[in-house]
Amino acid sequence: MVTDPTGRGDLFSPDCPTRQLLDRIGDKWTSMAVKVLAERHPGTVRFSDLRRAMPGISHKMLSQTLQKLAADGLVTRRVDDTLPPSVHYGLTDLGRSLEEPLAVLREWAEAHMAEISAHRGVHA
Amino acid sequence: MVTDPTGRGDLFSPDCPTRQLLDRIGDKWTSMAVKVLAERHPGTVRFSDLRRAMPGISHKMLSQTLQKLAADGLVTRRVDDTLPPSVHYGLTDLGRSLEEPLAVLREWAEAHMAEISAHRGVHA
DNA sequence: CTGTATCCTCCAAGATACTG
DNA sequence: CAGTATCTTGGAGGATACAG
Repeated sequence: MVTDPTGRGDLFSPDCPTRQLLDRIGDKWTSMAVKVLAERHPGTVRFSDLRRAMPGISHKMLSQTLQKLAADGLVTRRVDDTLPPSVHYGLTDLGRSLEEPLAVLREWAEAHMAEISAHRGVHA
Repeated sequence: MVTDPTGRGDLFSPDCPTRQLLDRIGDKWTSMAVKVLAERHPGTVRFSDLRRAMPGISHKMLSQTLQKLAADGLVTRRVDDTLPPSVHYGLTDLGRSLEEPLAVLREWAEAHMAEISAHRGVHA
């Protein structure tokens, strides 16, 4: 557990890097991309594969999402310099290590979805 | 692991309820509120306490966040009908069960923050 | 003190078109 | 096929004022 030297949990400062990181990995598309990549063999997934696997994502969003993931060292990017070019993505070790925490959250959501729906219904 | 009967992971449908739920709990303020409430005794936290504990959140956002959490059955809300009125919040059992998965994610972020910062720096 | 309603701003994200 | 650039917009979220 990290607590900063001032005595305040630094997670609660708006400009805390860890909080920003959390915002990013909590992102819908980010977590989804990590899951898709985790389910396939590293370096075998093409841009268009990802698009197909992520219904509703736009061309642009996927591009941006992958860029951020690559910039953070979570995914690898390999360009085959063919014509037309194809690009393959895969998780790094770091990226793979993120899949577990995300899975825990997904499982919680799946496990409690019904209960929550029911509760919403009651208080409609 | 839930996979729907059609053979498609239903998490990937844009209108999948579980995906919507994930979007909500991945929300910055939601996860922060759960953490704050988890760290205190149930039913002892006032609106203004939460505001102070969550730097940067606006009046409106806190109100909305708590409403959603209450609607989903994750937090309780008790109104002391005094003057001026005071309202106390606490996690339900369901809410408490969410803290663990969120903690796992926070810990991942804290553990790997340095590594990711370093990677970003390299590719500045 | 807690909460709601109104207005307003601004940016995330879609659509589209273009390049290598 | 993969990616970038431009333009546009819906809606999330802040500020403010007011009510109970």
